[in-house]
Amino acid sequence: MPKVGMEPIRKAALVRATIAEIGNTGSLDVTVSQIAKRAGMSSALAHHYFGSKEQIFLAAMRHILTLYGAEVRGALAAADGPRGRLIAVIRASFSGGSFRREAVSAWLNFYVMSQIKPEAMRLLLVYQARLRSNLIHDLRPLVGDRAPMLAEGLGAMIDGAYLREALKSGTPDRIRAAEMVLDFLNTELERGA
Amino acid sequence: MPKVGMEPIRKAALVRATIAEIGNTGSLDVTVSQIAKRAGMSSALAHHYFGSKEQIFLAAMRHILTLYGAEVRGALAAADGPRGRLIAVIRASFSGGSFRREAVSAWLNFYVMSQIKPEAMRLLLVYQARLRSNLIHDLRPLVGDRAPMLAEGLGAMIDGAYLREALKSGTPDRIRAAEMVLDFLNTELERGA
DNA sequence: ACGTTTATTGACTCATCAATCAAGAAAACA
DNA sequence: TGTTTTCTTGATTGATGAGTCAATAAACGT
Repeated sequence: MPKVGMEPIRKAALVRATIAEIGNTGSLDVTVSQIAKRAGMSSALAHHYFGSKEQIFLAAMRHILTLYGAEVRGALAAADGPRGRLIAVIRASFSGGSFRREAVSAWLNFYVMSQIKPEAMRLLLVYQARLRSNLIHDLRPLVGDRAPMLAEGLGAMIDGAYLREALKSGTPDRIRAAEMVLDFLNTELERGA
Repeated sequence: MPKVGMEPIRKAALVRATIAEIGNTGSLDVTVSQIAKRAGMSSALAHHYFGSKEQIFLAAMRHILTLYGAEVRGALAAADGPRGRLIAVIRASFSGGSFRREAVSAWLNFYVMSQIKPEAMRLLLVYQARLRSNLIHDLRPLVGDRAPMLAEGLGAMIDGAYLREALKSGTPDRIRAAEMVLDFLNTELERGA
């Protein structure tokens, strides 16, 4: 019973299923059939809409990065002053949308993918550049020349927190993860002031 | 012209080739044939000595962790006082042996592997526990109750630095990476004192 | 009513690879 | 010398999975 205008619906379902399946399996060794099955369709249809497995993966990665970007933008809009904005960016990095188990695991695998697929690398570099830019922008008025180095360290700590969550079983503790990073930030700011 | 006593030599060659090949490819999608070829033997021989691809991977992972452990032990032996020991542990984490491009890339892939293979997870948890234990032991006399939280943060930053190096092309800058983490440590210690 | 576009799948192709096996050749041993 | 053990590989098997294709069917336009 074919309906019309299925394309965006199917694509969205496949993207969701891909993230779930990667998070579940814990690796990129996921077959198109598995993804399609979870999304409720045949593997042939998945190929019909995306053309290749790689395109499906890239769409999933874009989706995760888009979610994250929206989260950060929203948090920044509601924040006040450099310090408030820094806190917002860090909190947003550990917000519910991007810090769910499956998303964290998928994220880790996208790092691996970026070592192989240039397009994935590109996407990841965009994310890193945006994070660094955000951090430096608001660190500069507070710590001056130390801003770039601090941004690097905070960025690394955020990524590392993700990495470590990917290993733990059970629900990620996003409050604790955020507090850990904020704690370091506070110490640095006290010193700078 | 078969010689005798080849087993340890072959195994070592395979382990080295595995790390090189994973680092080179940037993923675990490496065939036994590729590894064997780089190690200068047939794939059948690799299976003969290791039994399965998974065992080859695990041996490679053990090797990397052993290298790292030795590096840390050595650095600790030459260090003095809590502060000196902390610096030693951090520096060792970025020492030449474990921070070469191929090793970093392989390391990242072992994280992925640990999501699938329990034995790999076990190995990684041993590494994490040892790092945490080392850090907390020497942080305690300097910062008291904040030690566990700080250790967590430093550990995350170290892992994050690895993660980020895996992406960059070119030789990893181990001095800079170590300085970044040491910088955070210093700030925290100044505050604690 | 009828051709066209969109949706959908089962069946198939083709390549890849882990793992096995039989067999050869050199050393060790009796 | 002959037998056993160690080392080694080419060839083969068996499974798996990405991507293709032909065919079906519903909606849409005319």
